[in-house]
Amino acid sequence: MDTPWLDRPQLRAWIRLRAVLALLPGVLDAQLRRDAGLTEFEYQVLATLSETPGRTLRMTELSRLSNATLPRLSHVVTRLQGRGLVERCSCPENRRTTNVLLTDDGWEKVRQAAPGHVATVHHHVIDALTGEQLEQLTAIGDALLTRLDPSGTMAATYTRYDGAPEPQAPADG
Amino acid sequence: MDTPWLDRPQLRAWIRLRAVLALLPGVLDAQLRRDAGLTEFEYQVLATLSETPGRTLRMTELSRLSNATLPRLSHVVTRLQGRGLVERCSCPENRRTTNVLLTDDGWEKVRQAAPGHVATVHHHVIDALTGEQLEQLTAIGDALLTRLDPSGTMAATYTRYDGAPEPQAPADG
DNA sequence: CGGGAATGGTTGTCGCGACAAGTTTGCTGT
DNA sequence: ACAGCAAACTTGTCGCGACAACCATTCCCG
Repeated sequence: MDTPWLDRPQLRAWIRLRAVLALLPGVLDAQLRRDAGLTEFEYQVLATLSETPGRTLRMTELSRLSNATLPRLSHVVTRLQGRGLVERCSCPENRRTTNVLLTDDGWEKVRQAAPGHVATVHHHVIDALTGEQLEQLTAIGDALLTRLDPSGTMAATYTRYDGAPEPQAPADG
Repeated sequence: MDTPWLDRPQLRAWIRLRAVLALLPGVLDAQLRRDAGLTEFEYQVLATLSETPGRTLRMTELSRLSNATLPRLSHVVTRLQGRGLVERCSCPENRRTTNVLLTDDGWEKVRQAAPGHVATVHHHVIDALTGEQLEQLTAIGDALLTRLDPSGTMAATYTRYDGAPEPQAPADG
């Protein structure tokens, strides 16, 4: 294959994106682990459940909404279950699906963890950008996700807050 | 603290960024692991060395350039050394520093791995964006990194290709 | 209604990364 | 000149995530 190297503008953008990719997850994870004893992914699982009517989701659906593979989610749910934050309850009408339910303790946990996490996101992402840049980032994200998730398997995930009015539930989405 | 929740535009941008954060590393890693038997981070270490005159860097400097902590780099260098791709050579004038040298095998490895990796970056990032979006992404990256790396410890990393003409070395930067 | 195929989850193993010591070398002050 | 501290790495331990293999259930279809 003829290899098209990156020219300067491309390189400049890519280097920055790679740095953000390397640094941001660590920052988010550290804050949550320190203040709430949760992984960013664990938080996302709990938060997603907290935003769902009935606080319940099937494993597959939950894995889509949290950008995770099924094995990964299964392990995490096992751990969260051990801590009493979620429960597995197999649904009767389809016996191969597993429903995950956010317990009251889990709800309380995410309620306590949310402010600090949202503040971190605000400080490290939102407040760093202008309103215009936020829109640009949204468009760029859409473009990238078209390539990263061409089948649109997880498309429902990141379009769920398009249109419609203001949010009401806690967590961050 | 009064918790400022995310409004819709902020939420939309954040959800997309989070999805990219979750998906992109896996894609890059999978391609490199499959085609070259390298982690994205291992590749970055080798590539960084390959772009350096003398193919040698101190551990600390290398860790900065690859957005990694020193322990992490140390472990990875140990592994790469075991595979004969780099060598540790303690420099005589300052005996607490360790220099890392890219071996010929390592050079060959990165030379073989580069095209596939660059192609992946092209397909999943560069080609997905317009030239204007690329510039926007650069600016956004700068803004975010100001918060993620306020001390500017790693600032030299992502400004090293600003200004000046075209690149000549392989790898991707 | 019986035998694949496909769907939905779980479990096991392995390797990497984070964090927290520990170690050696160089610097600094008095 | 020596005490103490900082810099530069290394090492050890632990937990999470990727991947593959596996099991159960349901669908499909002649």
